[in-house]
Amino acid sequence: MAPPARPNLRQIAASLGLSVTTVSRALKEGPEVHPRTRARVQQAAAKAGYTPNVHGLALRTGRTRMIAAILQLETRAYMADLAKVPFIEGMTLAASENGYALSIFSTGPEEDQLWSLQRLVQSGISDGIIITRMVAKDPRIAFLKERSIPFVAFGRSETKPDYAYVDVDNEAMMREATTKLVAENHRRIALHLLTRDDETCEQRLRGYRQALTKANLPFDPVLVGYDEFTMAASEIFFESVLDLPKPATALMCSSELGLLGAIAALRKRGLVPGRDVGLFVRDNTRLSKYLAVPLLAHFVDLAQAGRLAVDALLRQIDDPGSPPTQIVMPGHFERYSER
Amino acid sequence: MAPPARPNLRQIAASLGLSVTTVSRALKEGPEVHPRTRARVQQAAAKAGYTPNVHGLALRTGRTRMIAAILQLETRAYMADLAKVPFIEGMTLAASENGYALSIFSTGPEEDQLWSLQRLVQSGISDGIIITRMVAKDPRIAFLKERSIPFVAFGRSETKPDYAYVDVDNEAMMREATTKLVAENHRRIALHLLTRDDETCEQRLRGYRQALTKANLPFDPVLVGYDEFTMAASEIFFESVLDLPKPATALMCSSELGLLGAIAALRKRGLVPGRDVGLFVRDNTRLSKYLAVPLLAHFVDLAQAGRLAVDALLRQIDDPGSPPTQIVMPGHFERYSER
DNA sequence: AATCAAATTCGTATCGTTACGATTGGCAAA
DNA sequence: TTTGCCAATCGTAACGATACGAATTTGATT
Repeated sequence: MAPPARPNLRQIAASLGLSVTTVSRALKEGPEVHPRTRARVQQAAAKAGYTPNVHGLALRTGRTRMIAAILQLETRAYMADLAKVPFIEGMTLAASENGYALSIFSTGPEEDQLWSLQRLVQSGISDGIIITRMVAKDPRIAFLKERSIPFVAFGRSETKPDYAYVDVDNEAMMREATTKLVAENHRRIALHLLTRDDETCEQRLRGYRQALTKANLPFDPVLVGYDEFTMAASEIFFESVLDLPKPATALMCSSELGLLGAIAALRKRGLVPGRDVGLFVRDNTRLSKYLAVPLLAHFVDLAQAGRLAVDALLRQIDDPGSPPTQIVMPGHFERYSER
Repeated sequence: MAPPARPNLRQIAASLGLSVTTVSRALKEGPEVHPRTRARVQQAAAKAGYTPNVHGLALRTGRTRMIAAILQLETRAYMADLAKVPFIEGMTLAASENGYALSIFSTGPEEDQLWSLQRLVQSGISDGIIITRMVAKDPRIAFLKERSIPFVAFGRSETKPDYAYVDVDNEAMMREATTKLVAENHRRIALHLLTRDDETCEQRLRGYRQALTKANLPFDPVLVGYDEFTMAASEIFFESVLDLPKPATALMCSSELGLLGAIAALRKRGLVPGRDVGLFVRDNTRLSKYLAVPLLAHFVDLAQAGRLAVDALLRQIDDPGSPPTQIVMPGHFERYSER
């Protein structure tokens, strides 16, 4: 009645009149088994649909063939951070292509990041960890290093980190984007960032200021807003800079959702987005392209970033001594038009 | 030098002068340990930061305390299906609250769904599985049932399934939405669906047709489009129905992205979205609300759906004999305005 | 003090796998 | 035939946890 249980080494060994040890060796390409025996074993294993039991293997070898990623939830559960989707997809695909499973753990927005990480490490569930949303002095780095746990960061916590990371060159992106806007004669450029201690935002702010300095333009703190990750927050901030005595003439958004907020703020004032006021957006999903608003966009392939992060992690797991992979993702500017 | 390795039962037992068995029992609230001993053990375990090793536990009990979810990737890697984010977040939170880890597996858009499922089941990695994107006669159901593997479907493959599911009442949603549009004097209502064999789309089409029949309106196949999940596809379809000799006067979108396509199509023709042409959207992330376009929206809390799916799965794992949980998520209509 | 049952605690086997040392068999050389 | 060596295979222990039956302690009763 019941379908055959998952075959294990013992069953295969019994069916072939061999010992478990030999079967185990034969499946593992070791040099110590007679080629004839190896062929027999591999054939039998394939026929029985044998796959090693992850837990037995993990218990014995200490390797689980699982990797984990920790993501941080948004404040509003229903509010999608669009960038997550391609990133997750890239990671899962790369993991499964390499015979690994990817577990995703979410932490609440207010939860202590170090503590969640400790719990995850403690459970011993994974061979390595991908952490995201780096902050300036990130305590998680020291924690993982102390315990020699393979990890890859999505983002950097410092300018010259000595650990593996995949990051986007936010600084250069903002420097170039700001320079491009300046070249279009914008002199008051508003910038909307996320929470203050996020390192990504610091990088962006640096790039922005570098461009201003280079163009001999003053830095006006009023034009920079730190806020949460929603359209509403973005809209409120951009409204404030549009209503200044000397209003902003260009708006720089951190994400597609921020762009929607900016567009709403403009329309509310009868301003035509992208024509009356310049727009820049960091686009992760091409959503911005379909808004039929002329703007400057910077696109980064986050699915690829996810793949690269997993690759870097697996490399570290396989060879703990190897130098940490450090990748800064290339992105490119595009000018979306009205069509 | 090296920080203390992960403590195990043996170490704790040794430090207390107890046997491993007793320590194991004491941590498990069984009735057989002296309260004094239990207190000592629990205190020592807490102090040592003990958490059970997942693999040892899994090997012995056959239970892994992991659940898996299979999601299907979109055709375009960078194109986000927004609904996934809250769903994933709801699942991970509910899982971790119950001491479970959630593994996410993605299958390519063209990959055979049954085969991916087989691989996942084969690996024996999880105690239960959440499957999504049900098709009309879904072979995965029989596969999982045969092997008595606990599972919950997000969506239904039939009208009266005998397995656990969490679904949205797409049929009622579309029936009511269509009825509302008819009440606003729309007579030619266009409907954009996804791929043809997706059961969700069938449900929506049924609701749409029911409303038309009830209102004595003819069903015009030209007004129904099946297409992929992008703004571009949506835009093309809605353009086609706007350019008919007898054009559509209301557009029904399957998702936020579809709505963006619809709006683009309208603007291109100089039509004011929501005023010149009626709009309906199934909104999963409140994104539609911030477009400042007057429209009829139906909002479903997918984060909650994710939680419920996990709850249902855990119930089934804990008590395999219990009747399968069947939940149809409530949603509600909202009228978003221009503000 | 002796007895007995109940309350606690302990010891051993086991899940599936691999590491490592021990054992077997075959074959060539003496 | 005996010896020695190498190739091939085997047996046992171990990873960390729990189940189950056995052993010990406790405490009340005679």
